Amino acid sequence: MESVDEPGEELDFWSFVRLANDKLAKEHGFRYHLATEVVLTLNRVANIVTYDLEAAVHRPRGRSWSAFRLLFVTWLAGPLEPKRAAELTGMSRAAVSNLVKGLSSDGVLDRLPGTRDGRSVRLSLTDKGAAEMVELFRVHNEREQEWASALTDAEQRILLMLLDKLITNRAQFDVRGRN
Amino acid sequence: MESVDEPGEELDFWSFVRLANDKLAKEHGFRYHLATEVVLTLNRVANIVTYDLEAAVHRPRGRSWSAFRLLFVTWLAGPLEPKRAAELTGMSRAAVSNLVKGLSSDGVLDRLPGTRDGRSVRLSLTDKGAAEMVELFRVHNEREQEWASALTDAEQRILLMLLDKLITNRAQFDVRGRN
DNA sequence: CCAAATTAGTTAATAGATTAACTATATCTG
DNA sequence: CAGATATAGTTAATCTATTAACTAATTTGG
Repeated sequence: MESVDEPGEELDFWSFVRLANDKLAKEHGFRYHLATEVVLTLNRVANIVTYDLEAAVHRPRGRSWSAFRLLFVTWLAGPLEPKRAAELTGMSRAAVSNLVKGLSSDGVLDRLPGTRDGRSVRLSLTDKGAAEMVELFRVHNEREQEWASALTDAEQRILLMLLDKLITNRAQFDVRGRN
Repeated sequence: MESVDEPGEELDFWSFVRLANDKLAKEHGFRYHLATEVVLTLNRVANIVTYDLEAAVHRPRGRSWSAFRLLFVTWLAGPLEPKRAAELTGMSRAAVSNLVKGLSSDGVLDRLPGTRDGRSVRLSLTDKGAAEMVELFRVHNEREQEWASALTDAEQRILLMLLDKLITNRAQFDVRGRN
């Protein structure tokens, strides 16, 4: 048993979640402790996996997680406009603009004026960039597989279905997204 | 059908994931596309939910997402040391140290020398901080529930189980975490 | 029992991302 | 078609978080 004065002494994140649920329900009378647990856990898992991929795969090869995401969408969905790249990666247009500076001076990304609109820009990978992505993604994908292989294929599909369902519902209320 | 030259024209994130899987498998011969989809989706969902909670609940009340997380663990697991707060929230010790400055000057957090060790510090909420958390968490919890209610209780439990399983596996390989 | 190594916490330097403001182009409408 | 409005992209200011370096206290082991 934990002492009452020192509830934190043996906690890791997972036992904290249990403690939190307990206190929220019993001491504070909050009702939606399952929702709290879902949000806490979702965040935690996503952060751990992302941090690991960035630290194990991308930083050692000189790329940030954000740079990887931008290269990834440009690789597979490019050529594309910065605005769309921002939507697909979930970052701001300003972040894309700043990343493009570095990546094009590294010679992995091309930034050309768009054809159908005097304001627009088209981002695409250079040959060097495409070659880098093939190699980078090979390592990234191996690491993703190490993570995902904790679950069976069927479980991964269920997880995807549940995450899809969670996010699809957001049309129903006024979700705050980025500009 | 999409044109080959302009694959990005009608894409949102979800159709991008399908396109990405297709190209990764067919054009590049990558094997673990289900793993890729799991990682992409996990990240995306977590980011959307977090961004919404921060924008709808915390920023309007003058708190960042990080500040909320620190107050939350201090509220439920406190008093506790900064090092443990960093572990429970998943942020660096330096981030905790910086947040503590602001929150204690706002009068919601107390920072007292620890008893059993000359280096240690104990963080706890002030009465004002505890009152703020009760109100803040009430709103936060309502919003969490709006999100989570896209799933039935049973589905939420399955999601938690799968996320737990995913993360529990990490002992099996050399996962990179924060200091 | 003291020197070396470790640990808690803070500070410094830097990097990265956000919002807001700004420029230039495009579209809408009266 | 002219003025107002909206949109794409960049830039500026700010904020936040990170890693690394540092201080101080504690523990370890020869």
